[in-house]
Amino acid sequence: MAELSPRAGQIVAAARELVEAGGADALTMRALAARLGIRAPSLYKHFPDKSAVEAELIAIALAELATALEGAEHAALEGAEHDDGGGGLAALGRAYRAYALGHPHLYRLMSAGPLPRDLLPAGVEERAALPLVRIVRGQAAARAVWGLAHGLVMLELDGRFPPGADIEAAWTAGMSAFTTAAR
Amino acid sequence: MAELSPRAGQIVAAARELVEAGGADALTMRALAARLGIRAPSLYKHFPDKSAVEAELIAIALAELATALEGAEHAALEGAEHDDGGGGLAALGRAYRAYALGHPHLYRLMSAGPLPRDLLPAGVEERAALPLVRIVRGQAAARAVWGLAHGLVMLELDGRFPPGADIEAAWTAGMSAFTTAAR
DNA sequence: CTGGACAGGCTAACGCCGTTAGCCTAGAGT
DNA sequence: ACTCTAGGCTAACGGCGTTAGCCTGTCCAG
Repeated sequence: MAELSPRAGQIVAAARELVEAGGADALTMRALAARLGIRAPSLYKHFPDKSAVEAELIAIALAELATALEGAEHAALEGAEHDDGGGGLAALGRAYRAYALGHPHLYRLMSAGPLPRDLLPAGVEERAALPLVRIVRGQAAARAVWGLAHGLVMLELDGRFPPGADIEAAWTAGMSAFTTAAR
Repeated sequence: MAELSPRAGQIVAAARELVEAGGADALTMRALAARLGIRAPSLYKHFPDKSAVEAELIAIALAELATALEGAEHAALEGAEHDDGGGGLAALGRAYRAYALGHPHLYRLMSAGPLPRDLLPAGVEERAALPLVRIVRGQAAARAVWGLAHGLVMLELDGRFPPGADIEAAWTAGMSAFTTAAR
């Protein structure tokens, strides 16, 4: 979105720290300002409102997730000789889950409610989706896998699985259902 | 959950109306009180705090979802002769999606963040999960299907699929991946 | 060298939120 | 007749996002 000024970049960085440390609720205009040594109203010299700051965070997270998925896709193609049987799909799944678990609050922010598409740089959403589309045969199946990954991550982040649940096994079962089904 | 008093029941009913009409954000202690013709502080004579009211809504939604899934399971067993090929699983998926789309705000409330398990009647969570466990072979696969359903619903509710996307097809692809994989 | 524009701070305040303290009143039970 | 209690009430607190309006420093044009 239109290149941030240096100061705006600092604000977004501070916002990210707040979110990663304490979740979306910890991102408060007053807290954000305090972290930068200023007062809340001054933030409005740099962003029209709080949602604009959040949108920047979402754009960053989306881009990082896209990069992670592209990396997994690439690695799977390189080392295809010792493929684990999951096609690149298992690797993609692992990368997706790893990013979400590595940045749980950011992932939640990114996935909470409708995307503010008008505040996002064009293409970043597609970029995150592309590796999946490339590796799964058929649009419908790709969307199902997307839903599967998103759902498993959300259930895990929300602690909805029983305490000792083997979540890894659920991922394996899910991903392999799609790879075997596609052959 | 200790049986609600009649007045508490009215409060929960009003809360449900607010949520179903305007989403979780519309559920405000002041708005809730206003709908009942009283003032916000009076609500605290009936519930310790807002989250207790929300927990009641979550319990209701969970029980309704469980009932819907049980109904689909039952219907699938009855009319097994004209099975559509999805095993009962496709029917379960349709019931899950139908409930979520029929009560989007309630579904979101139910799925937003960790479950307040200590405020929920015992067993209601398990009850919602059971039909799925009964129909899917293997715990890991059942959890994957759960994730798939939850993920697809959330993506749809959040408008994350492209405008004309054939979401029905994604469900079919997803559910059939698990039924064919299980055989 | 002076003057104006402007970037980027500030305080005060508004209306919302959840929540608490403390009061009052109507009716039920002894 | 007295007390207890259920269930209202008002006033208020601190926190939220946000707005209006002010002030100060820096930089550039005349």
